[in-house]
Amino acid sequence: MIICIVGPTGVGKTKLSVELAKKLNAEIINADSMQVYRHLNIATAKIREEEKEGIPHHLFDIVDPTDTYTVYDYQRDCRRKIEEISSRGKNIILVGGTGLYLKAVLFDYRFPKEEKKMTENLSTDELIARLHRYTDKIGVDCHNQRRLVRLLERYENGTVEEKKGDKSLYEFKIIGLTLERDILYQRINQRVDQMVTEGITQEARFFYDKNIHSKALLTGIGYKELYAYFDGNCTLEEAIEKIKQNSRHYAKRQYTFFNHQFKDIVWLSVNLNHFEQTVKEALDIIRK
RNA sequence: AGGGGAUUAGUUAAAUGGCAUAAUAAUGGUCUCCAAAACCACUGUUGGGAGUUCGAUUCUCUCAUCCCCUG
Repeated sequence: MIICIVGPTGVGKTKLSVELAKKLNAEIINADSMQVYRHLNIATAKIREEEKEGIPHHLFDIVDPTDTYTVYDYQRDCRRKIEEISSRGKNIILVGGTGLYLKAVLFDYRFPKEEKKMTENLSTDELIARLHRYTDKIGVDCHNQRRLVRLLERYENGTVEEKKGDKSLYEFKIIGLTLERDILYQRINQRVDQMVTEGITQEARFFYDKNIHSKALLTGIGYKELYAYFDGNCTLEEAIEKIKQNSRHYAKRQYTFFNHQFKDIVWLSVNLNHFEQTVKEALDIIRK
């Protein structure tokens, strides 16, 4: 049995996952695109060793911040972990906020192996023109260069095939943790302030001083804003405000994705004052 | 208390006696390897009241609130 705990950033997924793992004889697999990186701890709100309470945690800290790790890698690694853990007869809890990662694992998503990047430098107009050689209907994202490039590559590599994302490969239960928007935003803001006192600035500075400008540092919320501050493009206060704002935007997009992409999701409102109640409700959902 | 200035979207600003404009925030959405990414869409505004006028956010009066100056 696979239990998935999803939800927006800052809602309390980590805490719930550990409580559930203790009661369900389960191990935890990370489903967060940033927590796979070593040393990115504060800004990613990664679980600390003492918080794990002896529960085995997988796919945390598996690559360096200078590496590039994508959904393709995650799909492979996570499926291996699922095999391994279930062969030991234990339950699995997948916890994280990266919907695409989760979906790519649970459903029959297929990513072509070869990656030709011949078309990366074309403008959107050129990309669209090239695409018209293959098809009349391109779809909606005519301004989204990244997706146009990918689509064109698939045509040129002959790997365009029908989407098979509807078929799920595992039996799973998906619980979405949620909070009222106002309260969630308040918590997100507070958590960013907390990160500041924990030393998020120093954490980012460490990589900045090493002149590391990898994907993880340039896209992770917390790092990219502080890099702008180090570059002298804004004040520290502005950077922190931006971290809060980007975190809120992120939470909003997560809701959209989970709501629309996971039809079977069961939303569970967190009881902040009596968290054990939330754990109990989650167990009820799982056992139903 | 007296004198002067201000009041336009959540915020910062623009404009006009004739459909009130931006930026930004907020909100909704798309999703098959950069996904904490990339992209798309969209709501909302002239402080209250009265007057002049065919028509007032604009001109006049008044009230309210804020700022500045003077004892």
